[in-house]
Amino acid sequence: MAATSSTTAATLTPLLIRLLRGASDLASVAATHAKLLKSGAASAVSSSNHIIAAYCRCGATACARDLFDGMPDRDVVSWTALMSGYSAAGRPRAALSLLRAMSRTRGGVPPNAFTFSTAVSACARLADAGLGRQVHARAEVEGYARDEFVATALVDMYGKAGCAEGARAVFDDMADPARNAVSWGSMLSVYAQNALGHEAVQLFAEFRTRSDGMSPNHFMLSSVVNACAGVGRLGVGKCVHGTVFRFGHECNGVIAVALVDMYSKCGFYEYSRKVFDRIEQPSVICYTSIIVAAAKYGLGRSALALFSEMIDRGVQPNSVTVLGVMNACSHSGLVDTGLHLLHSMQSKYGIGPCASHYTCAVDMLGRAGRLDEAFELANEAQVEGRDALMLWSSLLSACRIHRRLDLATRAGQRVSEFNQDVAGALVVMSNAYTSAGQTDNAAAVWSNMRQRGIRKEPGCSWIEIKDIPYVFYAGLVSPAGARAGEVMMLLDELEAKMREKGYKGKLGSTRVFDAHEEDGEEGKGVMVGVHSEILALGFGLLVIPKGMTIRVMKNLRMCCDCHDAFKLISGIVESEFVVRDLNRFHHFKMGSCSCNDYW
DNA sequence: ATAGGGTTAG
Repeated sequence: MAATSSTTAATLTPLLIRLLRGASDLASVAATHAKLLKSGAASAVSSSNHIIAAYCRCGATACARDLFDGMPDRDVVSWTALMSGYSAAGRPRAALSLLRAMSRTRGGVPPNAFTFSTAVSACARLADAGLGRQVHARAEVEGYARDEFVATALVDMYGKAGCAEGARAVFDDMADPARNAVSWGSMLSVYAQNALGHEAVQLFAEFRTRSDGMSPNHFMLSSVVNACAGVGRLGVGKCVHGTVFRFGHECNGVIAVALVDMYSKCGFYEYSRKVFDRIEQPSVICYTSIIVAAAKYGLGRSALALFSEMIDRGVQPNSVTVLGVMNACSHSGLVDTGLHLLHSMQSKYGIGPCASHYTCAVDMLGRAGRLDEAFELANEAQVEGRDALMLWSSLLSACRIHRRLDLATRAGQRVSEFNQDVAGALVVMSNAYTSAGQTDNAAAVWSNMRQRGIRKEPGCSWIEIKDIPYVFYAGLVSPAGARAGEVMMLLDELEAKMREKGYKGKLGSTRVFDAHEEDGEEGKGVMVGVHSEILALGFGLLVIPKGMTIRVMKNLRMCCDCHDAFKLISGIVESEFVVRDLNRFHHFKMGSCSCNDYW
């Protein structure tokens, strides 16, 4: 009897294990688990490990845990498989407590490289560099920190936690044989994710010269293309597009999306369109990225046409797609179309509006000056937490633009209730007071910010000349070779000509500001030089041949004063300017802008 | 049996 049973188990086990590997649903894993128990083979540690892994693969971590808890003996695989299951199921903290538990258990199992890379990736999910550093230290002590998998996971973890230098330190510490395609790709994506495009481009160049014979794969290429999108460096982006082509990756869906996105963020919607038109079966994400591109360029009608084309082709939109279309409406003044979409998205496409859709709609009404409706919607919308903060901040900006101090105070009140570091909103509030002549109140906002130690991200603009980016900060004409004196002289001349056309502001360095977005340093009164985009434009006018379009990138939203100034200057010097700000593109030509002042 | 990288938004 015993002999029969063990023979059965021996012949049956490999078959059942194979069944487990292929199983993707809980029912079949549980059924196979039952058969293994019946055959008597389930008691072996390795069989149990297979079952744990299978349960985890279909998300049944509770079943995996029950089995794990009942095991008389566990090895490192049992622990690691369960850890990985928790992490994948979105419970990274539970995964990390297993790491602590495994060393405390009697006859404890020491972690191996698999365990550490799993633990590190759990920290990455939490985007917690503090926890990550602790695990890193333990891996270092146990001698696993330079394992290629552990080190690559560490690069990713530091990057996701926003610490690109930490990631780079690990990467630099890796021995050359350990540095493989994945680790290069991870490092590149860290730069892309942290908006360090210049560093990514530099690292990619290093890869091309150093790793002889290794071709870039689609992971690396999409990261580099993304990084180019982030800094708007068309020159490099085109170059990488060439590389994509040479290595035969132009058909990869993810890269195509990255290219569409890159060209649109560099201000070349036509190129985006060309890449998009070559995609045979565009996915939702492809459609979404081209719709978002059209939105950024204020091409609301094109966005709507693309949306209906996609619906006709049977491609199901998702929440982001609808948001993109609404954004396009918002940037083109198609307010009622956008509102209709908000109200019909649930019934037509089965997508319930979430916080971002409400924020977009409120913003859209606000831009159009329909502030009372905007307030009504903002009060009705079921939005909480950080999302609500964004919603009320955008409404506050709209109140400031339309010079409705009464409503601005109400929105400002809601914003301040969150009691968070909302530098942007506070500056807008202060500007609203200044515009209304209430300089005391404006100054009070500033001193309150100073007391609480709130600082705003400094505004900067940059311009690419012969593949070299020149970066400008407000009030500082500093980039090497930027010819500060000449720029200021040119701006003075321009200002004089603008005055003839009725301009009342000031461009020059003696300008006393109405507490602007970028002058975070000084207190009341606020004496600052010039906004960074004006400096970049001045420099561009000096060095770029007349008749060529000047392209300026900016890390914040353009303010209305600079927007007015750019319009006027485009008429005076008879040149075209393209400004990419945080949200969208502005194409200035003959005294007006493509955004028709919707932005 | 357990481990590492890329896509759409603001």
